Amino acid sequence: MAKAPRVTIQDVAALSGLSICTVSRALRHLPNVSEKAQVKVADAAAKLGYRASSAASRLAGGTTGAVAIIVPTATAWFFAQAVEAAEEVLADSGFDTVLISLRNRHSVQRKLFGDLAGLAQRVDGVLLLNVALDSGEIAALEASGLAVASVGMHGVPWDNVGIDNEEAARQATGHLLGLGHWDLAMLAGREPGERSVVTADARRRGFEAALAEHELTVDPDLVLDAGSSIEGGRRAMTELIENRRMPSAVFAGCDETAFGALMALRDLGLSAPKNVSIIGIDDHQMSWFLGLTTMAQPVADQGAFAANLLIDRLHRAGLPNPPATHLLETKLVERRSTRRRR
Amino acid sequence: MAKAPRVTIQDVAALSGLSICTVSRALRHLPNVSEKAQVKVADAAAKLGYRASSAASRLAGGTTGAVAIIVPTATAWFFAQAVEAAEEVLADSGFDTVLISLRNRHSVQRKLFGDLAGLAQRVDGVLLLNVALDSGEIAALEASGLAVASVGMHGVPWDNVGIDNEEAARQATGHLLGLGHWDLAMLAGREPGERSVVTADARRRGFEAALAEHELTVDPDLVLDAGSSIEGGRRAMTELIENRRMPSAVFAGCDETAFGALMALRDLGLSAPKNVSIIGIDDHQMSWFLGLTTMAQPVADQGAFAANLLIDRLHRAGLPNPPATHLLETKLVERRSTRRRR
DNA sequence: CTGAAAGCGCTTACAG
DNA sequence: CTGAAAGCGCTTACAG
Repeated sequence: MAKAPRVTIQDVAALSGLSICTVSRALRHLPNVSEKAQVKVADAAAKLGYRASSAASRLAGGTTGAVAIIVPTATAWFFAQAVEAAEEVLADSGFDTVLISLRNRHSVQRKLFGDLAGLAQRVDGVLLLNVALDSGEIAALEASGLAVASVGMHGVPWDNVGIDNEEAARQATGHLLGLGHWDLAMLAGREPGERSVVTADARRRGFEAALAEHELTVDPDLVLDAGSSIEGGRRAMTELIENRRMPSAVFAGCDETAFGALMALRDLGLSAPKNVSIIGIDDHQMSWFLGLTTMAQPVADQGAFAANLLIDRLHRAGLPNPPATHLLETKLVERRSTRRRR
Repeated sequence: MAKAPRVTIQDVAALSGLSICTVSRALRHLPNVSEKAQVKVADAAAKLGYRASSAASRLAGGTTGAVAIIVPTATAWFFAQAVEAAEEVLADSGFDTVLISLRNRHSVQRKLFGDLAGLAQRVDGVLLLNVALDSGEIAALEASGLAVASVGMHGVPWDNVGIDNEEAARQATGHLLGLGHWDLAMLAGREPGERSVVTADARRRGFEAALAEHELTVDPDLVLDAGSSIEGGRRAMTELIENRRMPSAVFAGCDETAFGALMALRDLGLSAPKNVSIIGIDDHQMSWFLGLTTMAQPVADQGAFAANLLIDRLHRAGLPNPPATHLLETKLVERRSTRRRR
């Protein structure tokens, strides 16, 4: 418990022969500091291994040096990837990352948004990953004074990064059509509470658009709600085969749904692409393992990009900087689960 | 940017008709506060929605209200699970969770441990998950004044929770032996840098112990280093089959290694349990999906337990409280990848 | 059991 | 460009 004697701004001031307020300004690269002073301060600080007390900085009017990342759940593959990438960017900029998981529970979200003032006390900004927000929550966030950026959200008054879900779905479906399939099913939909439903809707629109381009119509019997879980995909695929009709190819709204579909096939003694071609969206870590053809989305990049946008805002708070949406590229990854229709 | 007018301890003092120092004591449940005062303060604080400024508390001599969770990487299944569980416990006790990923890079770890004083400034304690520490790092942590607890570590001077790796491996191997297999291979070992190598060694000892109990000896040709990744498992299994000898059953040191083994089999036109029985350790989320028999370890429980131990220490700092190791139960989960030897 | 005072280490106006 | 002073909201001895 050897409390090292803390190096304070006073020490730096003494060593550099300047006042603490000049030191304070120099350290933060504020204007109105001569180059000579700047250099002296930097030297002294380096020599002393000085690091400002974050508590004191905060109290005195400043910032916390921390950013909160808010996720629906920390355990899902997508979020773990995005969080790690964002954490790296934040850490490299000197920010601490406070992880807040909503644990897929609305009560947790409600509590958090009910005390945004408390949050604002502990962090400078928040990074939201696929959190479904109502207009009241958006307004509260705006009023909190927190800097905000997000991933995978929609129509939101701050910087957002994501993919073009409709286009990705259109291309995935197009791949199937290009292989000669025309009797297509879609495992669509999201469970309420999980991720943004907006994503699911856009993907479904892409599916329909692709069919329309080929002058095909959607058979409502072949579009089922599957949520975004393995279990949901399994249930939907089983329902499809047993109570609807076996299509020649299936577009799964996300890879985990596709996994479930694969599982349902196996349980019935069938397999892809032998009995049906299957394509997903995501390029989940396991997709390679399972040979799933999919539209890959850059998950880590989305997290890192959004983190950078947030840091930007934090650094030039107050400057005019209209919020923008950034769409990242998706890419078709062909593997074994799809093949040309015979 | 509507900065809500902050509720301070002054407000609570005014409303309760007491001094700020009595309020401060009451809020922290320190001794020497009358019950009446206690109640009045609690009421006033609740009415005002008061929450102490963490910055001010810290500066004044106190604590940060935050705990750091340090993980080798945030993306691995094991860590994502443990982190989420720990975060829940911490959040419920009012602590913020600062996530620090070492990103599997030693340089990151070195930098972190080189400035533990800086960390100590921002958090009250740290929770280490499977971080391989040298004696210098352990000493530095001890000297930092930070409260510490860990998961999956070994011979460490603070509270630790884990599983009995040797026993789990012994039972996994015993399961294979019980099914009539006696020609066993083990996919062992860990990549340096990842997880604690201690775990791998213990699991290997368990494997050997089980064989010894059945008066069998280990064939060195059938024990290969496979790391802890899917790719490592695949490589090792391929090597085993092509250049060594096909055993009748394989004990994989962890589930991901087993996945790789399964993949190698498939690439060679083989499968489990038809050509070989395979058992793992972990009960990874995908194991169910792939039908892998495994020794399940309670991952979330380990994270939650360790978080509770840490909070305990934080709450009664200074009290005598010798560090202890807590071992949680593992459990055999039989699925499709193992069967009786024919 | 309770309160007045000092101080934690910074930043922010305000003068020079 | 630079410095003296006040103050951020708490906690910690020290008196009562």
